[in-house]
Amino acid sequence: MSVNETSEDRADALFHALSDRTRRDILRRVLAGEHSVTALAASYDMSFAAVQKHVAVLERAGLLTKRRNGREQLASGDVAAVRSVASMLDELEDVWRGRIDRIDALLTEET
Amino acid sequence: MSVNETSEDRADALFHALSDRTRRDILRRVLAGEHSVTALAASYDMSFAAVQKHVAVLERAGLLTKRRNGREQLASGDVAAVRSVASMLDELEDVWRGRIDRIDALLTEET
DNA sequence: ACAACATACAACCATTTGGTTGTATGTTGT
DNA sequence: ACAACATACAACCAAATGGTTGTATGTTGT
Repeated sequence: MSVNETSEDRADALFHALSDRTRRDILRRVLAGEHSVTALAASYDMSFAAVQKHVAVLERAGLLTKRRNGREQLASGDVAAVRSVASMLDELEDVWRGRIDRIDALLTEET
Repeated sequence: MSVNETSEDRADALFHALSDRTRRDILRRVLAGEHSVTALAASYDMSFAAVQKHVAVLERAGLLTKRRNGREQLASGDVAAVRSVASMLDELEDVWRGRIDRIDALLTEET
């Protein structure tokens, strides 16, 4: 092994969640303020269920959280998760700069 | 429309390229220094063709470039592309801060 | 109580993805 | 010249993705 396994799982989930433009758009909305799933769904030309699944993907990745308010689920974006993605990119930039002490710790050593 | 269409295509490609751990690992290697496709392939427990496809995905996303050297293709990571992803995340953080002037310009106005 | 609303989730489908093997093409060193 | 090497790419396959419709469950206001 090398690169902490669960952290790679997190990275997979985060980048995958961000790889869809509808999900990025939803994320922008919920970072700007709370929105119910229904309110979000109203913004897109697709079924409620499709939007709800996108919200679920973002939630599983930790990019948004939901809280119940009566019969609504209010979703808010988690800026800390966004920052954690940014720091993964910073790490990549550090690799480029040659600034990583133990670069082999970041690279998969198959053998 | 809203959010520049081609820039969304770029974002799709970049985040998708980053959403696979093998590709992130390849990107780390080529950010640290040039590597031939064969050298990269030697590091993973999968076929040469599989690794070559991962390299192609990274290349299409603009995260790496190749230059020919004799019979080898040497791949190097493009740190500017990594930074462009970082700035997309910064923009998300700006949305969260409420710092975006015309927030509606960033959000899809379907109607 | 109950109709309308908000959400969740299952089942299904077409397309994409990540892998495979096989084949073709270009480059090099002897 | 030619064998070995480096790469590219097509064809194929199973699994995952992004969408659909339909159904079930909880919540609210009258």
